[in-house]
Amino acid sequence: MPDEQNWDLSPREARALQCELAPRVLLQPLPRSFAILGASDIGYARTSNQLVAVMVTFTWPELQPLETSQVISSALFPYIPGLLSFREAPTLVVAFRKLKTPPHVLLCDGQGIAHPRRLGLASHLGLCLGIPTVGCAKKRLCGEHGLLLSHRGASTPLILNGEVVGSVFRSREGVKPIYISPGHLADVESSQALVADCLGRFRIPEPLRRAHNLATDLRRALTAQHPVFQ
DNA sequence: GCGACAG
DNA sequence: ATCTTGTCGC
Repeated sequence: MPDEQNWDLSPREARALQCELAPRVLLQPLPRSFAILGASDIGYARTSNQLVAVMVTFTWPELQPLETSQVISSALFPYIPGLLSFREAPTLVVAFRKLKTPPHVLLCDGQGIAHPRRLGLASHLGLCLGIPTVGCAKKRLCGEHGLLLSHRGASTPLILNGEVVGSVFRSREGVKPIYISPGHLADVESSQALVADCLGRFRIPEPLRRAHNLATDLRRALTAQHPVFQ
């Protein structure tokens, strides 16, 4: 699989690469049983243009914390809708390799195949790492869906070009839904089931929430070193 | 040309 | 994502 690839691409080249890699994504049920779940997130320190990658692992299905890794890097690629992985994935891959015990499944903050070229961050990362990944985003990137009931656990298919690419999922009563889609070595049904089994008392599944909090803590520490003078 | 647009 | 104050509902 495409492991150490060249991340120094123009937006045009990045889109072309996505079209080449997307067919390599495998859609299949997640492992019926596995021991370690991972979750990842990125923080951004604007004043120093630095990315903070956080990777957290937990026992599965108990979700007891196991290990965390953090990596700081300079942001080399801008945020462009549809090209998020070219900004975040390089640093996340390094954070993954710093883990003593890699997870068997990884939850990612962003889309999987619910992407214009079917290669969102979770899918791209899954190919790079060679493990099952699931995308869990707070906003929709593309695709359409019908009415979503307001009770916790309600879901409706996310459809792109006539295909079901994910599910719009109500993780808490009366709050905005989250957008779940398979990354790599996963499918829509098992991806939603995994996220459903990670829910605590908040909208964001617990493992991702933990990764996000750690990333925010580290980002604030960096910002304190790079104050904005006026 | 106009609107949409993960983090 | 980050920045940023008060404010509104479960």
